Amino acid sequence: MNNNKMIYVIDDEKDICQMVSLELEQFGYSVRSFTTGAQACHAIRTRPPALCIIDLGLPDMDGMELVKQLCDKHSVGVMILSGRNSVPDKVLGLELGADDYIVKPFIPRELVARVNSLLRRLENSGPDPKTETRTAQFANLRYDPKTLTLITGDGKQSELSSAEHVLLIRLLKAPKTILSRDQLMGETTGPFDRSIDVRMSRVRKKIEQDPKNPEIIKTIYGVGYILTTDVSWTP
Amino acid sequence: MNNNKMIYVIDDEKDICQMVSLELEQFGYSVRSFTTGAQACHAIRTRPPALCIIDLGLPDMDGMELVKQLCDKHSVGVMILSGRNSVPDKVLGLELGADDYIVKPFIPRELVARVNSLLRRLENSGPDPKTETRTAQFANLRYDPKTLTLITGDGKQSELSSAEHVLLIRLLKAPKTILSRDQLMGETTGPFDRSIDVRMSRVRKKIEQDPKNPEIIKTIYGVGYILTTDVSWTP
DNA sequence: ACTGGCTGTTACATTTCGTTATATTTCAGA
DNA sequence: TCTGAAATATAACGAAATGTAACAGCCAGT
Repeated sequence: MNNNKMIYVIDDEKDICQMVSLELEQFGYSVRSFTTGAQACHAIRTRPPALCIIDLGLPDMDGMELVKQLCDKHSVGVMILSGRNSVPDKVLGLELGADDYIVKPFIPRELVARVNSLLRRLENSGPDPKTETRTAQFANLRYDPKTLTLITGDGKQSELSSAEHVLLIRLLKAPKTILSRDQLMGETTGPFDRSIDVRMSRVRKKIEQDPKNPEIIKTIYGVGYILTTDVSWTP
Repeated sequence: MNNNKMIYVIDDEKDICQMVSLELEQFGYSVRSFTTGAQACHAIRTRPPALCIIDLGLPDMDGMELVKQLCDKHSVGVMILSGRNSVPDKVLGLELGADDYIVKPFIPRELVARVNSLLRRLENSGPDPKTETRTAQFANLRYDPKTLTLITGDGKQSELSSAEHVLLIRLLKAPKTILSRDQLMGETTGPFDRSIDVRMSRVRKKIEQDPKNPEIIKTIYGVGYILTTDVSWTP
């Protein structure tokens, strides 16, 4: 069982969070728990998960409101976990956009089965939320991820290969932050690998004015790389 | 509420069929009922619905077997309606591919809410059969699946073959999402095949302005292909 | 049988990308 | 400051992935 999908559990009762996490992790999922809506919101924006399991009775915000927000962005799956077994509540939650509504107390194994079912359905559905479609502007360059096209300040165009694209996107998503080689590689390829250096060299050759003295992407000796400029995204 | 989607209800108890049908029809769905698995199978092959609601206790065949068959061609949604409230049954049904499992007795209004929720998810999903009838607009092109006709921005027309059609439709149904060769192939043909590349080449020749430098369909090396544009569907 | 269109296969050209080898840079310690 | 080991840069190479023209089989309609 090598799912590896990210699931967020949002419930103010720590017991529930723990129980759900343990069960899901046994089936190969990566789980993070949150006990307040605010924390969850922030995390969802930063690293959107494949699925959110939400308790309606949160201390700091209306659970329904959170559900609605999530469902409007249409890509992340939403399961409601509630102590209230009333039909109007269920109907409201589901019509608001939730994909399932489970009443407490529930059987952990059934929850897992429903999670599996939903993720299976989500898999071949909707645009991939990870694919960035806005254009990035940085250091008198413009990069359009839709077409993998880079436009320099003086109008020259060049195309990035898909591996170069992934690397550049990771940097653009975390400007002015040191990223280790592992972080830049993601889940691909083995532990000892110098290929990242070569990739970086190829990216630099396309984005730097003088690739021998890189300004935009600096090397942090012994640690990783950093994108030194600000980035603004235009739709 | 003008859904107009086709739903099949398969249950040997006529009362249940009638109740479910009435309720769903009030919400604008087209419903057909079947009291035996054989009838349903035939109808599903002839006119595949958007969703099947299946009672497990059918007189002439094992309900689970029917569920499994349906789910294998995973374009049609499957809801199980069962009198058995046991966790193993639920888990089995859901793992087999069902999208929901509802225990009798149930509240009709909740059933409708769950149907709405599921169909919403299914809407932009699934390797469609040939059933798409709306016209797709993307990248100053218009494609009419009914006639397999492509119209370019400057008025030129061309026709796609049916294999090209399937490929293009799969891409249009999942814009901005990387699709693997397997996903694009669907259930057809053998494991290692280069035919998809050739098909893609032929599609590109028709939709791209400069097929040597494709803009609309990009290749993701080692992974698959991606449609880079937005798509809007007009009836 | 003949024809024309569709489709998969094959063969070869091209691109991508990781590996290797070598040059260069960094930095701790003398 | 100097020195050497470790880290990084990148050119060059080759294996694998992809693009596509050309060919061959199949099928429906004549």
